[in-house]
Amino acid sequence: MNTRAIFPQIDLTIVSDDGDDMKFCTTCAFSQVFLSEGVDKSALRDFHLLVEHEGPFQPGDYVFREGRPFNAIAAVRAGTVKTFLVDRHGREQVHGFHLPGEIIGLNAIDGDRYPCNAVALDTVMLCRFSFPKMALLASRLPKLQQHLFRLMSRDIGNASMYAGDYSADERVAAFLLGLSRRLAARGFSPLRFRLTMSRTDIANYLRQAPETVSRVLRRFERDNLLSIKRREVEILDMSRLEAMAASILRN
Amino acid sequence: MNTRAIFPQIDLTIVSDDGDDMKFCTTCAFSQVFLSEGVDKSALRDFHLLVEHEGPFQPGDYVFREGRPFNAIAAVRAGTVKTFLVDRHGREQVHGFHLPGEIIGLNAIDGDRYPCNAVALDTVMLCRFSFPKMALLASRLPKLQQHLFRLMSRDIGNASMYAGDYSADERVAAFLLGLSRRLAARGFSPLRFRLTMSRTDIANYLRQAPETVSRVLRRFERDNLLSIKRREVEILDMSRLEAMAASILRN
DNA sequence: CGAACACTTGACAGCCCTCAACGTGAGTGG
DNA sequence: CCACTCACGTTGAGGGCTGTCAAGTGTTCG
Repeated sequence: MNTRAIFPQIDLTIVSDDGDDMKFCTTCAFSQVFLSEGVDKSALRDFHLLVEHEGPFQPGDYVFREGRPFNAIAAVRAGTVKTFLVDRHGREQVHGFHLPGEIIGLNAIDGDRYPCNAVALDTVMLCRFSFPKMALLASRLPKLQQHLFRLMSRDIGNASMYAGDYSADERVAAFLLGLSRRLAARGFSPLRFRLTMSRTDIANYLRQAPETVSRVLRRFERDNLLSIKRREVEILDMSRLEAMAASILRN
Repeated sequence: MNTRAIFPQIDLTIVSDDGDDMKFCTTCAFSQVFLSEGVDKSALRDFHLLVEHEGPFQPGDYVFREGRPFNAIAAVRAGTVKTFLVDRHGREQVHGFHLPGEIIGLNAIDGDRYPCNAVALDTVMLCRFSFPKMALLASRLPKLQQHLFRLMSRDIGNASMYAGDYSADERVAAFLLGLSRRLAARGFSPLRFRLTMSRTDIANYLRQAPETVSRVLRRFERDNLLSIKRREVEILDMSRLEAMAASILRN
């Protein structure tokens, strides 16, 4: 039923129809750079030359591994990518879940190596961008450079989002609401969606025990905030959820 | 005695001595860009045109405020800057402490407004860089562009450093060791230094109660890890401190 | 010298983690 | 079709880390 949420927007939209095959994934994180005025067609051609479609990755497949040399960032085209570290006690520290249209690998530029692992949670399609080539093109295209700066700036903010000492309830509420909003921004229902990650993944992301996540979700359900069966979520009371998440999401 | 740590490197080093006054602060975060080969002198002149020295700020002075329009990033030239948010309960959420040579404001590029406050903890001197001008120059100077990418990439990593569910001991150890290393990188003693922030600031940074920070520090002292009188720190057993902080600093 | 502030120390409680057991759904092979 | 397996999720009991509250000490500065 809701498996459509797992395979979003593989469709391509024709941006330029003058005979060549310049296309963008509908959610491409860079499309807006080229849709604006003042960007010539040759730049768009150069951009497509540095894109490398990759996938499908199956659940559990590594997109990149901690310590491997960095050479490319990637845009998620379909599916969900989990980035994480494993501490010496063998426990996962999940950095984030990355949906279609989002960029992974920006934290690897400094250090020239990937500082974390990235695995597919479901069937994942990617667009890889050689970063040296991307930077070169950005020198010629101020809009692209600005866009990269913005993407990285946004990641700084996202990375510290859950840094505060929030309660378990606030964390879970913010996680669900954040997911809801990101899905909505990509054209999916903000009220009904399927979690692509396990309770344990969520717990490792929110720095909690899996049991705590489970308990909070069940309590949310008892309080008629939402309905959740296995990984199918339906949000029933958006405004109360927003109130709980307000401290973390800041609006 | 150790007040020298509060007024580091206001000295200027002459980079170009051909008659003009092109100078760098010794710890300038951008000096290395221009010290490398292949960068012409006109670029250096352009760079100096977009620098605006600012300060001194007195303790408690705001460098910028949450919500204000973003137009410039800044390099700390002297002193310590604290960046933070205030939640609706009125409690501070400290994002970081920024020492000489470090850049603040990179998280404001996306959104065009400063997402947090920045105040001086002691006497602070800054170099402000108009970001639009900086980006323009970066288009001409690949080295500068790459440097900005690296600085922002590093901030992504730093922002998630304390995100894990670490113990109070690990957090305090990592905080002290991180400070020690950053001071050492700027030519100060890694073994003896003065904290420029209060226990409460440290606590709000590490997401703990001030009482917890105080207790941990006293226990560290009893265990002969360090000696601390008010804000004067002396590290006595670096290797044990490193062992405690290893999970967070990842070496 | 007194007030304000920062820091310390102690007692207590609460949130959440740990440990353990059980339930549930999906896939497999007989 | 059903029993089995296995991973995942749920639920309960108990304890520990650390936050909260409170009081005391020390330092700075007017």
